[in-house]
Amino acid sequence: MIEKTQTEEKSLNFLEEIIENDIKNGKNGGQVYTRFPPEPNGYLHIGHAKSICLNFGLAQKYGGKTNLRFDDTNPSKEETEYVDSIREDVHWLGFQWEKELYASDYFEQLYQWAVQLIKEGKAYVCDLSQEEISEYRGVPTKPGKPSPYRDRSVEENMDLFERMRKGEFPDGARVLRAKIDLASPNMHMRDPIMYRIMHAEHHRTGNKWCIYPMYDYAHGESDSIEGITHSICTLEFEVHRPLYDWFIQALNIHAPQQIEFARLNITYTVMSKRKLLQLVKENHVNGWDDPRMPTICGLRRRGYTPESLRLFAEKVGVARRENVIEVELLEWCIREDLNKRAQRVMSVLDPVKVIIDNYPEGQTEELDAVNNPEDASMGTRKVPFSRELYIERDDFMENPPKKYFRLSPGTEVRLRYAYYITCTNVVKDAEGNITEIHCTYDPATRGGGSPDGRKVQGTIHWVSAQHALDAEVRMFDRLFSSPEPENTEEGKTFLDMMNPNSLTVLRNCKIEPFLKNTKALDHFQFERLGYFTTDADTKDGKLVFNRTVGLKDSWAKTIKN
RNA sequence: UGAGCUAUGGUGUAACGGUAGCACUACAGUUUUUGGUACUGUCUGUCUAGGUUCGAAUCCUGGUAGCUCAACCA
Repeated sequence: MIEKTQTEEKSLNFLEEIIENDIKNGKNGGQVYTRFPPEPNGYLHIGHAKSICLNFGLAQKYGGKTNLRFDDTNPSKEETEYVDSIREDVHWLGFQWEKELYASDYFEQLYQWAVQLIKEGKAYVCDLSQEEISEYRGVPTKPGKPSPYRDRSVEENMDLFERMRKGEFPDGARVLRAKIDLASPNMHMRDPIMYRIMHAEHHRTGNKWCIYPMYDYAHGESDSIEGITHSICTLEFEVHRPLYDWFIQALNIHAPQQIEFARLNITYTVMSKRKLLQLVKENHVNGWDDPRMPTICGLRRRGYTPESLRLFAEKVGVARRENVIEVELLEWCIREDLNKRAQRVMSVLDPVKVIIDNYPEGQTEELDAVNNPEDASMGTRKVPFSRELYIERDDFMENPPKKYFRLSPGTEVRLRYAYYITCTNVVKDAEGNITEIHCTYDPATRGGGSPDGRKVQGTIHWVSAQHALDAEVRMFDRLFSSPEPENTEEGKTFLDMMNPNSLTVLRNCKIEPFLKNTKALDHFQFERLGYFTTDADTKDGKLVFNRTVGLKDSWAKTIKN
């Protein structure tokens, strides 16, 4: 009997297609080995998260391995601090690397290979200045002309290169160049620089070296040494691929395949490392992990989970065309995750006092509240109730518009998990601000249901005034508010596009006593207000929360319509 | 006046010569102890002009638009 198999396979992205083809054809013995190769010159951001998920995800899917390799070939920019943060962020995202390696591990091997290329007449020492090299190289539309040092003898090249290594020459005096093609339409093939002299202390090799390999020379060889099969990088390296292949071929070593994909862009989000560094250095934000930053550590502190970031990476897909992902997708991903795991809790960010006149003074009772309506296994908790409560200031309106379902004079609403209450009176201060809302409650509605079956239109959250804890809540808006912060035309810099109200601190928030023992990075849904995450640092024992993301629809917006 | 890459709804991403689908967004509705969640529905799409073909988003040619490339950065 033949069974009809409904193969509901998810369609493959172009990377998976390439890899499956390679496996099918027995290339690399059917193995998949990838690498994530950051330069330790800054913190990782969400764009890197996409690359990490791609590299590790692909290897995982096809039973392969992934290395974490630090591309540390330029000591003037690199620091150990960055190495540590990168290691931590990749780990936090949920990935384990096969090996932790450094391009600097290969300096000696790279040097030997350079010697080999010199001996084969494929590389030469050039004494031209930086400006001269640039001039000799020509422009894309016109061929360059050969350096006068291009035809030095092997002996002279060897002598000079050895002396470069020994430190006999000052920075910039000479470089080692590959002898390729000055007429190539691809500028990267016009005798690219392989080594430059740089008397700088390297974060790992110290002062052992004063010549350092360039990216183009080091990267492919590093991939090759590690046995990488698929070297996945972003689109701007596409023009480097012929050079990548040239070195591999000239050296006749294992040939990884470089494949490029389009980097991630997100609306309203600055993704350039240079600009993020500027935001930090000029103190426009409070460090790399400021919750407004698109860095992985910033997102973590804001309350994003590894799962949500991995989901995002999956949802944005991968292709070779330029793209700008709407930030709404990122927000959907974290809501999707937090909705399942975050405990519901009642919290009042902008409190106004409610007094239940017919509730006995001094009486306290405990009511049952469910922790997560989506997940009964998360259980219930007790919420204390008393005569004086706080509710959200905007949950009361003296003169409500139509479709306002919450508290107003004469209307009855449900206090969630508690009682129906009806507003009878309002007390104001000299400026006309409401200071107390007086209500009566119906004792028969305990728990929030009415025996007579009458309905209330609204349900609002509350906390007991005498039991409530004080908390500080930080609300983060988008750092950039213009339609396209990357658009710096009309003389504007990206800093001009910054939203001055991107951080609001609410210091007078009241939260359920239940929240007393929260740990850093605990996630909660404050009913109707959004998702909040305990900040890593609490001040003076005071609870501090960061708002991760709001709920999908804002209440205010609905009222406006 | 060079080379390379890319073009599918508002945004992403599928369809690999044979019914243009999925997700996000937006809007509408059902359920609901918060207007959330869940579920249902609606709106929008193959850059353009030719060609090949019974049949083209897909193949070919021309155009147009966008991106990348002229660091001793990665």
